[in-house]
Amino acid sequence: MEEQVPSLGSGVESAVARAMARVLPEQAGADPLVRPSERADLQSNAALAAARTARTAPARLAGSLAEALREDRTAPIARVEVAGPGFLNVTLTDAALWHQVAARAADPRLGIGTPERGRRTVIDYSGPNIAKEMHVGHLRTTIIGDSLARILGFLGGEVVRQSHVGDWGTQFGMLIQYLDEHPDARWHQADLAADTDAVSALDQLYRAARALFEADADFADRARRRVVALQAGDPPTVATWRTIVAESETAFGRLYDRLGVLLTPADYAGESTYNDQLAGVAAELEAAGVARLSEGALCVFDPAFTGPDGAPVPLLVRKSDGGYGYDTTDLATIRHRLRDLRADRLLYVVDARQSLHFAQVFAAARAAGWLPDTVEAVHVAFGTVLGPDGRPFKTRSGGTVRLAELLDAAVTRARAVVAEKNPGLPAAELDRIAEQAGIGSVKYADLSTARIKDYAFDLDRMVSLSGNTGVYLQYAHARIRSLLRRAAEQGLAPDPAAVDGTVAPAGAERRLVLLLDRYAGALSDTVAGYEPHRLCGYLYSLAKAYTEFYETCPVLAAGTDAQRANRLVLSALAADTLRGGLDLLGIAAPDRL
RNA sequence: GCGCUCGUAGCUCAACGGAUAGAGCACUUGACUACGGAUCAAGAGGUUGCAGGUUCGAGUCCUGCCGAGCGCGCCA
Repeated sequence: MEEQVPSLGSGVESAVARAMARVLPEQAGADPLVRPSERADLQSNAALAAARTARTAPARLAGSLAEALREDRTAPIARVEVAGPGFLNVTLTDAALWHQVAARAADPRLGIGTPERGRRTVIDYSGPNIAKEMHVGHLRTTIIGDSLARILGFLGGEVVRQSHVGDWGTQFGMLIQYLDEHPDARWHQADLAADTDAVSALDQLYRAARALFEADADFADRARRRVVALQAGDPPTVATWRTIVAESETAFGRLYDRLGVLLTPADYAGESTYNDQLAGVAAELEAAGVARLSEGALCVFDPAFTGPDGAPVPLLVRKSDGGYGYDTTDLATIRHRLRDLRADRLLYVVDARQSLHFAQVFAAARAAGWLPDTVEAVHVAFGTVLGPDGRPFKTRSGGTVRLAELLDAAVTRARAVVAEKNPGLPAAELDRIAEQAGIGSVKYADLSTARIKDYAFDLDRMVSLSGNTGVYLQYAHARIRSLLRRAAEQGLAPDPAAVDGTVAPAGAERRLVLLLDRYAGALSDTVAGYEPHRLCGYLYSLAKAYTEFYETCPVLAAGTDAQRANRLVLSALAADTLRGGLDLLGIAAPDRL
């Protein structure tokens, strides 16, 4: 049943390639350079590119290619014209256009193939800190990483999610000691009210512990001893630590559920899971001659990375006190993901400010031989979320903005917008829609700008009903569902088998078909640069193209039965593509809004 | 000092090296007995920071400037 439907673009590519092979055999392997066109269904720029090496005038070569294409009976081409300096403007046959619509609509995957099949990608994202509330700084890694994981998985790839949870460090000695001395403190989820959670309680207790640590030297001593006990595996200390971790992970899970993020406890691979590998990592690097001792610390010096004094900046594999920092744990993740998880590709969805760190870590891992040239390791870097003042987003008092309250604010705003426009909604449905629209707004706003850039968090723009927003896409989808419901009331259902290839599509209809056929291309563009905003841009143009179609092409009141049958299938395919695309962004597509 | 990233319409942002640089917001004008007007159409708005270079063709690639942000030994 599931069947890949090659795009019309790829069909034209092969046709141009065949034409090239006939007209210019020595450049048979050249890129056909087939692109969407404003002046035709598709265009090929192959003649322009090939003319120089062929020592031919581009227009002349284009003419020869056009002639060859006209003789190609297997190509889905109705007309080829040479334009400008040598562009090939291609018009497709109506039958080919409708065939794509019917074939995609008939397939549960909309004819999208599985180009990622056989490739295993380990993707590192989210990575919240145990006993600390998730804040705005976790928003982008969580949302971008989850979307990439969904897309790679949909394209047939094997995806291993890894959340590098901050579950280890000296701060836990402080917290555990404080909890031990304050047995009355309530932080287990079972002891808390439903509207709060363990991680929120633990975060507050940690702040209290920190304050005490700085004010009370005796407590500080006891806290330090507790760190040693934790590292030594002291059973009661470890038991408390485990409970803290478990309670925190449960709380993260609740937030992930709300956000529509796929991470599960099985995906948590915290820093502590690498503890017993760190000495081995250091030893291997030293034995391989990649790392050497400097001022008591084991370091990797790479002349490619220099500091203010012009000397190489070290990667700290082992600190002079014998401890290990995040340089080492990140090196350990690479070794583990290659050796044990057998990754074919590594993605680290981490703040752009860590770019030097990852460049160093990747270089060291390559030098150590852990990371072969055949395996791509990518720092999927993203910019900072800014506040209205253009500075990193903080609360008015300068504190971090909790993710939960950010989402609450968006949902509240979305509820007001929906309630105003649709006053008749029952309260329960309003709640559900406000949640989906509000969460979707935040996620879409984050995903829809180029990830490397900073962006300003602006709720008013995010929940806007027009423009490139999540709500607009949700609305476009809901309106098509509404149309299909109305059709169903009249006993009309979209039937791909009933699509009539002899119907001449109207202009807006034709543009919509062509765009729908580019879905796979949009996904591969998105994966090529690990840039979800490309998928967003595609879906936005699709929503606009459907609206234009909707305005000018009556569906239920179409001129002929054949036209109506075709438009019903076209509408269903547009709705399914919007919903599928939104799902790959991790955004809900409700049937009503 | 060195390195990374960014600079596109008044604002927020797009644009696999392709033709006349596109959207949204805001602004102007027009269209509602309407398959959801929560919409659409049209108009106006640009020396793509500056200067060179590569190319048949540059917002895109290269070099140098200018401006902004970020980063650069034992925090993560």
